[in-house]
Amino acid sequence: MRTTDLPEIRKLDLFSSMNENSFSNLMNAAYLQTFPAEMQLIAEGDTADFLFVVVEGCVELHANANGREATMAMVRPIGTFILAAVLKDAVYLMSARTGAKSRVLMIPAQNVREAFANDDAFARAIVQELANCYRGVVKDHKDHKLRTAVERLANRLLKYHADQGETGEVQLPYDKRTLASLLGMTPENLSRAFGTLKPYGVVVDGARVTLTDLDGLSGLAKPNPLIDERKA
Amino acid sequence: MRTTDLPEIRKLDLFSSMNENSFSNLMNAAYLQTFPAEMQLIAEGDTADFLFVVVEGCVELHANANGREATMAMVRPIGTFILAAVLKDAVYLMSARTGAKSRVLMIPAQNVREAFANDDAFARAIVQELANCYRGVVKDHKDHKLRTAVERLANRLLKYHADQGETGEVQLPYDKRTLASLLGMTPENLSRAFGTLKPYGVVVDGARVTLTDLDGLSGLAKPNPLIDERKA
DNA sequence: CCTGGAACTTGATCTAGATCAAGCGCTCTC
DNA sequence: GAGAGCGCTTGATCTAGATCAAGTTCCAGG
Repeated sequence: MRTTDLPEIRKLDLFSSMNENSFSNLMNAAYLQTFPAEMQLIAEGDTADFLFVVVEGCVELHANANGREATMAMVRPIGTFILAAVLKDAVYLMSARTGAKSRVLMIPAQNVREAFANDDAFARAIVQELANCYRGVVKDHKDHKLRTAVERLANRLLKYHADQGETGEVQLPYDKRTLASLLGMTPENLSRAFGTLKPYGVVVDGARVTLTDLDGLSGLAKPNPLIDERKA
Repeated sequence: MRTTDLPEIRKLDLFSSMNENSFSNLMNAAYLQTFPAEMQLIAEGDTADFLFVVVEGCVELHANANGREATMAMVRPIGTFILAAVLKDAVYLMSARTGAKSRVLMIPAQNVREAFANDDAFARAIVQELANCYRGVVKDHKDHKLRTAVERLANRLLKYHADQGETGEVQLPYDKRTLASLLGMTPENLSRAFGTLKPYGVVVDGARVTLTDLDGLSGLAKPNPLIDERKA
């Protein structure tokens, strides 16, 4: 455990309110590991042995069935994943692989459950974290059930734009293959969707996208805080 | 509050471990109401004033955007809904309406949050409930991203079959319009999907469906515990 | 009984998106 | 600097599912 990371992790909502003793117990049991890109961390169906915290890099959560694969979510620093499986002592529902070289904190599930049982503040922080995760997936699900592929892309661009400081320019955070899967379409279709958005001022140059007509794009996207707002 | 309902509610995982005092405080503040079918209980975007428990009947959770509507889930006795919004003191992400005449327990959000703050056992029970809800939505989301409409229907039939005691006969719990929306398709398409399943031994007669070739149907459906198993 | 309407089915057509198949333009290696 | 290979685009076709438009069945109310 690199001591410079500790304060960062301690500051997470999930850990900030727990008592010092529980926290240091957790951290003493934990491993901080660096993984290369495209490294499989867990597979769906495995029993939940660790809670993961992405400290640096990024991790892709994906799922497989019937020979198909879908990206379910991307986790960026500093974020946790598969908390629910750890608490229920159940199997993972999603697989995880690094999307880039990443530093990941691995906390043994047993220790997490002990801290949950002994530290009331931690138990309450977990509720808030789980409630956020739950609402996040509900929003994703609404996004897919209520919008077309082009609408999903338009809203995603607007979200990245807001995240990156409203400069009129957006840097796509993942390669287009991954972005396509995350948005629930094929790479070919993502290309075509970008084409469809051209009349709305969307100019693509590799991973850099320029938005020249935000009003027009918003008119098409019809962003909805009950789907797009991460904190709501 | 009808006293005969109290033991039933107390037995729910969510309430069974909380201390007697917190529980009676909650119940004293709560209203048990009977609503007719098709009654709108809450609308997405409203602030979360109550936690709901369906005691009898059934409640449909749905969402709207861009002029489209989708059924997100059905809640049957005894189940709760919109716990996450109540705990976060946030707005509802989904609307709710009764699917039939229903008795519903409404617990003021403020009281739920107080009990959460004061009763450690309740806080921990909430974690388990939220983790279950979270994993439920993840499974729904996987169902939609990884399966075709016919596969979703086939798996749904197998699930109802298992729930109803493996008798070779299944009673559809909702009308076909609602079932179609829940499965993410139009009513017309649900009819056609039933037609597609005829060669797999699926015989439809109104709301009663007979399954004469379970192996064949399973071969097509490829049920997956990481999507279909409710408790996993 | 008749009648109106809702729930569902069936058929015809349309469309979003997938799939298949080249092709282009990088970067990386040699 | 040539070639291999990957990421991406573009075009042609195909398919799942939506939409539109009649029917049919069945039940409720007069």
